Amino acid sequence: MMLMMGLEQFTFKKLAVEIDSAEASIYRYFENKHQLLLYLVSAYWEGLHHELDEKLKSTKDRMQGLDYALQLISGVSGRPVFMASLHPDKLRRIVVAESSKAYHTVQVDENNRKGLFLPYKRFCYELTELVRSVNADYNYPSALVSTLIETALNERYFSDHLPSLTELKSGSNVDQELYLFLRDLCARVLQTKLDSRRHSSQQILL
Amino acid sequence: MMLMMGLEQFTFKKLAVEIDSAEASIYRYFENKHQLLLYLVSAYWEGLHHELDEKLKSTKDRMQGLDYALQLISGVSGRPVFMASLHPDKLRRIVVAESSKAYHTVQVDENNRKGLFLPYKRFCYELTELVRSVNADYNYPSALVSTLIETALNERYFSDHLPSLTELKSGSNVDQELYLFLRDLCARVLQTKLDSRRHSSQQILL
DNA sequence: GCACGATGATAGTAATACTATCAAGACCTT
DNA sequence: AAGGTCTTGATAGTATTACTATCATCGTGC
Repeated sequence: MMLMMGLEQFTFKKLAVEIDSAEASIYRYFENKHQLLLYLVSAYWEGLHHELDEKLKSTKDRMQGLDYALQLISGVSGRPVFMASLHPDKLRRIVVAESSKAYHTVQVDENNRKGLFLPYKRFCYELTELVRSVNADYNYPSALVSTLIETALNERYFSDHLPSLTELKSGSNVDQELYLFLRDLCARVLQTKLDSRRHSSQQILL
Repeated sequence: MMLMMGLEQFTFKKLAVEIDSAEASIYRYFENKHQLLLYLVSAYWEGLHHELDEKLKSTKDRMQGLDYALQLISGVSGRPVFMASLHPDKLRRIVVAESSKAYHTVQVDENNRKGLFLPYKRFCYELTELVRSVNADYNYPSALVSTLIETALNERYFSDHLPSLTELKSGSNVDQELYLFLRDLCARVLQTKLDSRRHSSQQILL
């Protein structure tokens, strides 16, 4: 429902009608709509974090780890993502469309103090460590990571709604294109080839 | 008022009380709160666009033009920005905190068709042309530009509210640090030194 | 002195975001 | 099997929000 009608139009009342319950009952589970959004967004980042940890257990190569992280945030990682019994694909689309509203509020600082952004921050921190492993001399690992993550969401949204702002063409393989863009960006910034599969010419990066 | 209480808490009713008018009177000027936001955000991008055009008239060097554009979006450009008699500094803070809500709605496509995002898109397009001038071989000029612009807003917001996500330290010269980060990012991606003033060591980029 | 266009004031509505209260059922103990 | 408690649901109500409709006023040009 949230995906279809957007966060603004989505209400607990409508949800209650849909699931044949009462508005007040929903409030027992979630303080308000914003807390529900926070829960969904956190579930998403926890899910990605879990997937990344699994990968890092089986791979010691930090470069490959970072590459996999970019696949995760691009939505092209092979195996289905574990995330609290929620549909990964729909959850990702909600995050793409609404997650910025999770922290663009007057209560950011209060919510941050309460630890409500910890899953997101922990995932960022793990990526930052990977960036540091790949290039210890780069001065802005944290800023690069938050940029990559936010860019993954933004560019994906732009490709669907403001296509003139990006080269990524909305279609069946946007996510793949997004991944290639992020990998290219990351590789240029960190001045490394990000994965073993070498690309012979620039055309592949198109 | 919008800056102080945030877009959600800000209402036309409160504004009417503040300026000693009536709620319905405000509706004569702006269809609704969202249209007001759209107006403010557009005024901001129009203002930056105007400043950039002024600069490009006096400078033929596209590299310096791009550098100036980065100064503009970082908020470190010397002269005060012309923007429809609005206080540039407050306007920028509103844009940093709220602009993502301007297009993260169910009505994006409709608003986009109506041309409500044109000022933003035109500014992006002008930057994209600068990027192309500086490096014609780079495959993602549009995506890079939207990334730089959104990153300028995001990282600025993070430095104030989620500081662990960025190296930029909230303080008197955040904007300067932001500018250095964006210039470094842009230079690495486009594989060029962005301005004439060469920096002798990496410390300066910190 | 009058017409009119722009603005303001008053009042009202539907929907939203809650809150309070009470009732029903599950289950746990003795 | 009776009693108590804990969880969940249903009902009803409130303050606020986001508008809309209608009427009054005021300055301006002619």
